[in-house]
Amino acid sequence: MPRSVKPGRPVRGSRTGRPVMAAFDLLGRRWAMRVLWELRTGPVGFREMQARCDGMSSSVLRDRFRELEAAGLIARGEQDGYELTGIGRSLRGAVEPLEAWARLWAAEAERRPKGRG
Amino acid sequence: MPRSVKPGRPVRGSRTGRPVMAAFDLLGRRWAMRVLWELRTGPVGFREMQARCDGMSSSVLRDRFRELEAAGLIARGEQDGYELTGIGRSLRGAVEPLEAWARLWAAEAERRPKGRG
DNA sequence: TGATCATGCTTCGAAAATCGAAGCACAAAG
DNA sequence: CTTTGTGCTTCGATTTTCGAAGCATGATCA
Repeated sequence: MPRSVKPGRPVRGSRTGRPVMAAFDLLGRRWAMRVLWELRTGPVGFREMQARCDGMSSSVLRDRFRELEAAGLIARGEQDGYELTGIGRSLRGAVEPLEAWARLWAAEAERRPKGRG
Repeated sequence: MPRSVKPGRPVRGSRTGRPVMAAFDLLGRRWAMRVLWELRTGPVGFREMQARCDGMSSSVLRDRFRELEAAGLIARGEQDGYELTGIGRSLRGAVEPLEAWARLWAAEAERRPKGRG
């Protein structure tokens, strides 16, 4: 498993510990944003998350769960699965503009289809 | 090199082609967000980008440049290096909330320092 | 001319991350 | 006892990333 990521200490790709660099490191790992995104509506269990993410590897899902938990973004739910923490939920608001942007990007790609294939 | 990513067609981890999934795929690759972030203030050349990203691998930088170019987010500058396209610049606005969130996360991690490695 | 320097790559073997099928321990239900 | 479902864990195979080295080109200097 890759080492844990927290703001304020060196991360992959930056020795400054600048918060946004830590975010880039943590969120720039395969499935990380996707997992958080799937938790936006409530707790999701291990196997269900795997299914939602098109059958992602269980070993990677375990790594992501642990990393995101160590980072304080998710926690084991009261009853079942994992859920977003307070700071994790606040990330939702930060990712929403990304969704809006993605739709814009899609529209732009429609208009400018060179290299489709 | 991984295959190119565009909204509206299947990507790693999703067959729906939903725009945000394509964004997760493209931006969830190592250095992708960082490279875009480094371009926020203007064009950056190959070797300078490598230096800014703490000496990232040249082969990966080449892949990221090509992928982001194929996705329409960056383009070769008039004079030098690569620069953000219109849609690429609009991504800046979508990433700014992420930066703000990262600062919040950092503050939260200060307050809740358990597991500080 | 030709030597030096910087840039934008390209190559390729090694290391790390990810995949994916299989299996394990446990609990609840039948 | 068997079955079903869950949350993992293991481990060999594949993919991605790393990183040092090299190459081609153009500008500058001698």
